[in-house]
Amino acid sequence: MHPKNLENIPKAYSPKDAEDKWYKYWEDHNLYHSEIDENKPAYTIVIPPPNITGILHIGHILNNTLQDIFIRYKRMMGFNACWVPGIDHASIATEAKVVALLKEQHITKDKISRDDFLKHCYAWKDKYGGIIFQQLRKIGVSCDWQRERFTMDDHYYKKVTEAFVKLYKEGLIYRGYRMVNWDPASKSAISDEEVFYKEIQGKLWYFKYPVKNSGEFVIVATTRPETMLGDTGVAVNPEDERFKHLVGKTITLPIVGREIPLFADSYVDKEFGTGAVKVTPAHDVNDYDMAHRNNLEMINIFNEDATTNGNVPPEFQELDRYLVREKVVARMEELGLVEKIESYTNKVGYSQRGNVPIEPYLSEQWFMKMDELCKPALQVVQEGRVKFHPEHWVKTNEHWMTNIRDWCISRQLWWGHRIPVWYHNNTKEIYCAVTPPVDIDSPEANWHQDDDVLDTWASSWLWAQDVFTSESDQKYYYPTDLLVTAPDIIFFWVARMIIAGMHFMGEVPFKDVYFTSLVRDEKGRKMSKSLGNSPDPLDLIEEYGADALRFTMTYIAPLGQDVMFSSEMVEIGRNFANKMWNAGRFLLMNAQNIKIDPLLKHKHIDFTDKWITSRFNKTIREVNEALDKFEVNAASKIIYSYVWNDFCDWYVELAKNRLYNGSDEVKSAVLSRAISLYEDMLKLVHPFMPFISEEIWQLLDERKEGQSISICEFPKFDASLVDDTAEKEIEFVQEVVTAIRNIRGEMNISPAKPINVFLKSTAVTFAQEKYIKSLVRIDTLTVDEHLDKPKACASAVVKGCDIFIPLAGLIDLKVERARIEKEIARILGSFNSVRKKLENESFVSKAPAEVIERERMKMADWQKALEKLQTILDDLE
RNA sequence: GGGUUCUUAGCUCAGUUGGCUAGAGUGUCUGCUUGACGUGCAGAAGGUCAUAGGUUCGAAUCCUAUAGGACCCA
Repeated sequence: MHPKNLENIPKAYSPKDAEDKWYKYWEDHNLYHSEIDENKPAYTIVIPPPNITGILHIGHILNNTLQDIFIRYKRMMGFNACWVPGIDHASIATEAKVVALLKEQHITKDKISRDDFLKHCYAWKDKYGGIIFQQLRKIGVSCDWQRERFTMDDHYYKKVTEAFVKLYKEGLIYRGYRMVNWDPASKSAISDEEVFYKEIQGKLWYFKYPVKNSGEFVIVATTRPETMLGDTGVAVNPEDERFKHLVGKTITLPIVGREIPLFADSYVDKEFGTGAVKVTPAHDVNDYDMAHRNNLEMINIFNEDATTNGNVPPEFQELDRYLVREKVVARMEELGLVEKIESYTNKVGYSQRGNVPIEPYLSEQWFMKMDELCKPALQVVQEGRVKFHPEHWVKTNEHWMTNIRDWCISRQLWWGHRIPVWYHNNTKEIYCAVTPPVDIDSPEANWHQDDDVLDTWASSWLWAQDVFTSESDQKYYYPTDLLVTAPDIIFFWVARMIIAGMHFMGEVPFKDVYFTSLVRDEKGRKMSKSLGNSPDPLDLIEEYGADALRFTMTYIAPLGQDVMFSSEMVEIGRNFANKMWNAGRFLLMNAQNIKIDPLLKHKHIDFTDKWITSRFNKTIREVNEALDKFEVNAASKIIYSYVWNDFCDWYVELAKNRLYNGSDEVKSAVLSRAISLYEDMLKLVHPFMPFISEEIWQLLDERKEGQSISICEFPKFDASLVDDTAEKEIEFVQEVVTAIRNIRGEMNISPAKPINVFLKSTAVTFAQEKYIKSLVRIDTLTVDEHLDKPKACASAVVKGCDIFIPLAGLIDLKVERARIEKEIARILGSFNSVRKKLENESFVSKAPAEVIERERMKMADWQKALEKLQTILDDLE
């Protein structure tokens, strides 16, 4: 090993140069490209494809860091790791952006051809689609960029079409005139999942509807007065005594003059409003169902943009729905038919994309039958063939899968996978196939294709299976191993990918799903663009470094819980990176003067070496266990603690003794071993902090071009290196050292002032003495089992060993007495609680023997310590 | 309204099947130009584990209720 010759290693780690340099190096050497290798097991992750309209936010950092950790870890573990990146065409979102862009140029969709519009979309994709991947490179993702996919690639497009055709032929896709969620902004249907509900401070209007030939009125309450223009009935609950005499009568709809029935339906809630509800079958889901049960007419009163159409009286036509609302209310007031108006909070469905209230709307759409498709998909999750982490999402999935309605998959848009259905112009015959009907008896001119495209999720549900473009790839890499995603797309994507996997492949799409934490700001609010509370990850990388950001995210984000994030938290990662950097700096600086000799690595071993090796091996085991359980957060804490506490705080400090005082050979052995341990530690850290680990690893030795820590073997746990004896020996040293430091601190003795220390003990080894001396500034250290307590000294008791520090002239008896009393009180508290336990007969008779034994040992130890401390205290009087 | 989940130190969080004196980081206080690191080192203070019951020899951990928060679905 020949550490590089370094003139000046900077005191602080500077991420900027290292990050760009090593990312380029990894890409140039194509280190993360995967090809089929039958001698190696595959470990596969498909990236949740970002939208081509997407920009990098803090959630992406967490999500992609987690994926990168697993893919790097498995790669180092010897798997053929393959992380497939890609991007989603995001039909509705992209189309909205392109429409807006064209609007600036005063172009509307109806002025240009479908092909021209698609050209604009592709131009958008070329311009913006790659940005997010450039940004992701900044955090070090080890994706296989040669496998980058797009949901509109020819191969993928064909697969989406094939899936549609197959389902159509199986009778699982049908066309129907149904009530759908209509987005008036994009003028398209959307699925149930694309609707979100907002609480709106609105009003409840009470209208008087006259009952024909009776002089009576029925009062109906509504939150949407404008829809009364489409009313075709009034409903009451059949049990409602107040209206029994009116059921079957006719109502003359005010303004419109239409005669509509008053009927009974058990759907109506007697308690809501007046107990009578107006029924608008074409514009309300519940009314639609009631209309079916009661054979009501359905009158559609809206155009596609939610302006009124010709089915309403002329003066109300072609107006926006909210303007109509005002006009209807005004007219009703003129007619004296408004009973009262109350303020009312209700939940209004909004389009996730357009962010406008959706309109329940009758239209001809394509639907997918979900019942049968869900069954196997639900089963594999219930059985654990797909495991969710955290597990509780299984229930959420179950609830959705068992309450699902048919999926509206057609969208009245141009950007996306066009529905592979052709209609014959004359016969109206339907032709569904992957290719147009040119080669059947009718010439092409007689057919026209369905204008609509598919819901984006009806393409991305094939992601896990069809990013692999050859059969052999698909066979080798599918099913994939892990999916990492935010829980908000569990229905949109995760559940549907499982459905698709089971239906088309007969196999689960992935074995494990990791649902990431939701990142919130320091006030607990969701990070969002509109609140402006989401820091730009690129700024954070610029300020703190990518590794710092990555590490901080995993350090603070536990599995299954939201995480509070603020920019200052990235200091955790930055400081940690700097700590590692400086430990490396220390070793490299010593290597300028001390010869590194790998042959000496196993010579001159003492208990400190055995201890750190033991600790390191246990750390490997703990990290393996944590990652196997997807507890990334725990793994990062284990690593943090090993690096900082064990390696830096104690091991490096212990090593200094021999590094400064040993013979040349001892120095050489100690440093060679330390650097080797440090290198192994870097490998442990690499999946979490790829850049800094690579940077230092490359400095530790002359590396060949193309070598990288990222393709080294991950350290392996070796049970034979676990050494409990050495750990106990170090523990004793640590406790003695801490006790002495404590006395120094509490007695306000300058660390520079040398002191003398007496240890009354039988079992302190010479080596332990040596290290104790070097870790606290001690002039003389006297160890003797028959020691008399010196006069005027500070004392402590550790593991049955008395520590005396004579402090003639320095000691304040009052302070010392307070110290000892505090210590007695602390131990006495514990002692008493254990004593009570042991005096309790039912504890002694019912608790397991080893628990009782442990308690007895504890009590004996504390009793001894208490006696000693009491003697010390008495001496002080 | 239904479901899921959470409440532990000033703050952010650990605490695996109930059993060592409930831990860490950060903040606070004290001291430190100790030959890697002040993005640091050493030491200290700080918790009736949301509340009330229950199960148990034993509860932060299991059960029930209450209060408060978050998310999802309707």
